[in-house]
Amino acid sequence: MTDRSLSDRSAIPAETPFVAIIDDDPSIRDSLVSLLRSVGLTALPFASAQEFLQQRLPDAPGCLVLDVRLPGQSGLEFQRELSGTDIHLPVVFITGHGDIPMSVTAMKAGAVEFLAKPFRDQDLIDAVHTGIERDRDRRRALDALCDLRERFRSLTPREREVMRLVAAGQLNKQIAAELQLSEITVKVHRASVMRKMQARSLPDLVRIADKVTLAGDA
Amino acid sequence: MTDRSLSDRSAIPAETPFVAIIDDDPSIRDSLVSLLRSVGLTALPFASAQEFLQQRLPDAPGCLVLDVRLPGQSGLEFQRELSGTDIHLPVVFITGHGDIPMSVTAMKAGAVEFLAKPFRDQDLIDAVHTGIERDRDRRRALDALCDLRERFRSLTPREREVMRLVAAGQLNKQIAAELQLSEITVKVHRASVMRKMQARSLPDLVRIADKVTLAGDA
DNA sequence: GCGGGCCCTATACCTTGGTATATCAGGCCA
DNA sequence: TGGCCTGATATACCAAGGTATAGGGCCCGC
Repeated sequence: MTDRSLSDRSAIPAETPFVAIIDDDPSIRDSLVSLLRSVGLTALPFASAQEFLQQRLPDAPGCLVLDVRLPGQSGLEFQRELSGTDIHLPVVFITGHGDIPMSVTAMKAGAVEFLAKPFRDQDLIDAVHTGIERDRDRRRALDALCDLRERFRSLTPREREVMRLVAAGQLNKQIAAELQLSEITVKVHRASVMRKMQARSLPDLVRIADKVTLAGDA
Repeated sequence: MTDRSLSDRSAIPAETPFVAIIDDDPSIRDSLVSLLRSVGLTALPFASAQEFLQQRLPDAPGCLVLDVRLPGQSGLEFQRELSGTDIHLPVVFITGHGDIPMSVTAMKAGAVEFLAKPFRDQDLIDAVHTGIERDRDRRRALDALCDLRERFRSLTPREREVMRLVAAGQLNKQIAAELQLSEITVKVHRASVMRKMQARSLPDLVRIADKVTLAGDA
């Protein structure tokens, strides 16, 4: 437990996971909050989707507990709407008046769980933990990708072009021909690419290039 | 339409998709079969999971329509059991007595759809087409991977070792040291690897190596 | 026993890649 | 206008990769 210095980035904000709860019934909100707090989780209650969207979320792994029936808009619609934003919290649905098509729609859209009331407390807790774990993995992958993308952004346009062609397996002389450059210039750019991308070998660079360019969305 | 010679492999068996149906009710089986045949699909009816397992399935993209309630064993159990075999057909559930937890379990296990009776014919047809499309993609990916694996199998043990280290980014002289060889021997093996794996460049080989070794299961 | 595949090695030669140093031109901003 | 970054280029040298040819040892199956 003395490895605090290993990773300052993750050590400073402590990465305390949180659970956002959206339900218009105050008594249900309260009971969910106390249930989740009783197992040591940070619970953030909201009465509506709008209220949730106005709040700034912690920069930590989290999970969203969502009532299917919300004022104004259904929880399923809100789930779909969220996927168009940069909020990618795993969703656990709870509902008092659900049916099979609803649950199937929710699960198809990637929900972690769909619980019909009454449900066992432990089932919700398990689902929330699963969601948090899923978000933790997603954030880890995204972090690694962001590092790479930041390095990629630091490349000049020429360097990016050269990197693309190197990763495609072209020889320096072919790259020079394609970009109308001398071979020596290609070598210079290539060296810069290796340095800036922190690639220790060509296979290393190839894998980095594939990660950066294949994962265009996220 | 004159590209018949482009891909003999896929041209010969015609790749006609099929739909396997497991339901113990003969009248339901019959109506499902005629529904699916009416839209041009090959339907294969079975009265039980056992009967299905005894039948040799076509080497084509397919889909499985499964009643949740089966004699002996539930459809959900059978779905889980199938995932332990080499049968990876997408599953569309139908049921007369389903509930939300069942549908959630099915969807978590990767089901394409979960339809409660009565359902619209078109919903089933849509689900089956989705399943077939999913299976087609899976088979395509598997085909490509099998090609690579066959080539990899044709490598001698030494060549495999060299390939691993080359893909890891080691220099020939480092590989030689690690395997207690002379550098020239490494070059010979390396050339064999490139030839046998049909890699046209080092980046090409790196990607092949990653596909072959990362996809250990399937 | 003998061919053949696998493994290892060597010599020789050529191509490709990598690095260092230096120069020059254009654009941008204090 | 002078400094700085980017881009392009050159010379020179060295390291690494690739190919061709040739040969030896080992083991297995015919």
